[in-house]
Amino acid sequence: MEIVQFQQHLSRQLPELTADELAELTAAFTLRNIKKRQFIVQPGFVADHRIYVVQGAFRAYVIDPAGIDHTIQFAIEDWWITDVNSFIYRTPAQMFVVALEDSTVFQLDYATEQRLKQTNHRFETLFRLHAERAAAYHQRRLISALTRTAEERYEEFLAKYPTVFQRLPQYVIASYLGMSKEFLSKIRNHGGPKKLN
Amino acid sequence: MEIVQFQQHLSRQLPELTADELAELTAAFTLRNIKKRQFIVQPGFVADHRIYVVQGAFRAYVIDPAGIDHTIQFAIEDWWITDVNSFIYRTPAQMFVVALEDSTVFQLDYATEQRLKQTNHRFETLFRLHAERAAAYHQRRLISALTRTAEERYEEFLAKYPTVFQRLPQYVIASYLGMSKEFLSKIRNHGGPKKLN
DNA sequence: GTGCGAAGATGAACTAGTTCATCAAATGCG
DNA sequence: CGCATTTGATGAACTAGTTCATCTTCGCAC
Repeated sequence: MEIVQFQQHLSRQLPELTADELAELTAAFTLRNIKKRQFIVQPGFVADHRIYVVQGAFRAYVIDPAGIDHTIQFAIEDWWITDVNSFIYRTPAQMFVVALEDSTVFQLDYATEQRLKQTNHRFETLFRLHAERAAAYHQRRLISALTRTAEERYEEFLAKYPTVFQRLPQYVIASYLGMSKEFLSKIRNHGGPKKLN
Repeated sequence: MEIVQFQQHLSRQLPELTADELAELTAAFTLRNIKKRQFIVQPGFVADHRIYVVQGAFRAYVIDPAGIDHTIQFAIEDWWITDVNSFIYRTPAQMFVVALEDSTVFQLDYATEQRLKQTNHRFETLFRLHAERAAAYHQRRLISALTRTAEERYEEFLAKYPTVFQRLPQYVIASYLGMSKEFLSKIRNHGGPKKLN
């Protein structure tokens, strides 16, 4: 069942968690089904939940003044997603987070998370680890955006997430990689000798 | 003295800290003077310290295959700096972190930080907050890099860090903003009616 | 002081990536 | 099924930003 997958995931994050703690932790989350194209975060509203994806796919994106959307993060099974800025500072979100497929998630609301962290040192540790990894992830992404050409970012993506590529529409990947969808299409077809479909 | 400033900073981060805790925490750090141009992190070596800047300025940067450097982060008084990826995953750093001025810092080594976090729930909370804010910072920076033009990023920087601009050489700011130093120079002189010196 | 390296300004030529427009194929859905 | 919407390919014209090269200015070392 979903809860087993989720507890295994949490156990991998922090092996010290006891069975009781895993049970308490997961009980604090709500299992929820989300339909394709449904939004779980929208600009103007505070992102009140942290989401763990059991099954499905999401993307978080912003729309710039010119109306172009930019994917900040995506998430498939076993990943987490929310608008961090909005969630931690309790300010209105700048992002959209939308389901790309019919999905199943565990969600945790802000107040419950605070309670968990206060009552158990190890829960605090779990969220600290989570935040550190998120910081490292965003920093790696920033480095990639600043130091690599469009084609290099595409190759890097293919190497890192080979399965994700088939699964998401190309315009989502283009907007994640910081290039126009037309250019991604050109890279894929002409670009270099490599032409994995 | 430096330690007062540092304790005030920590108190602002987490007001619940008692005087005893502040004392214990700051005692775990080492006060250190660092000369201009000295490196505190270098590629190939694990970043073993987290640095709080008491006085001075630093920048963290990577060098791409073409030899161009890209500033990932800078830090002046009351900011923190290290190579997060290297520090938390204990892998060789990809970055340089260098002093831009003669500086004074408090540094905390990895093992001591682990001990602090284990022994006191509130210290764990402090580092959790720190990591969350770092994640949010890097995410905002990524959004800016993806959604704004060079000129907009420059204006944003001016608005956000007006004092920093005078203090750092222009090529550092250009590499932080993700543009060539020549282009930053052109923006500053021709760009728009605004021409703050 | 003067000589020299580092920082900034400026222009001309160039290019990586965008925009716009059209066409083709795939997918969903009533 | 069959139509409509979404997704992807491709080419031509364009532009934001780069690269390279030259010149000036400024700080500071001896």
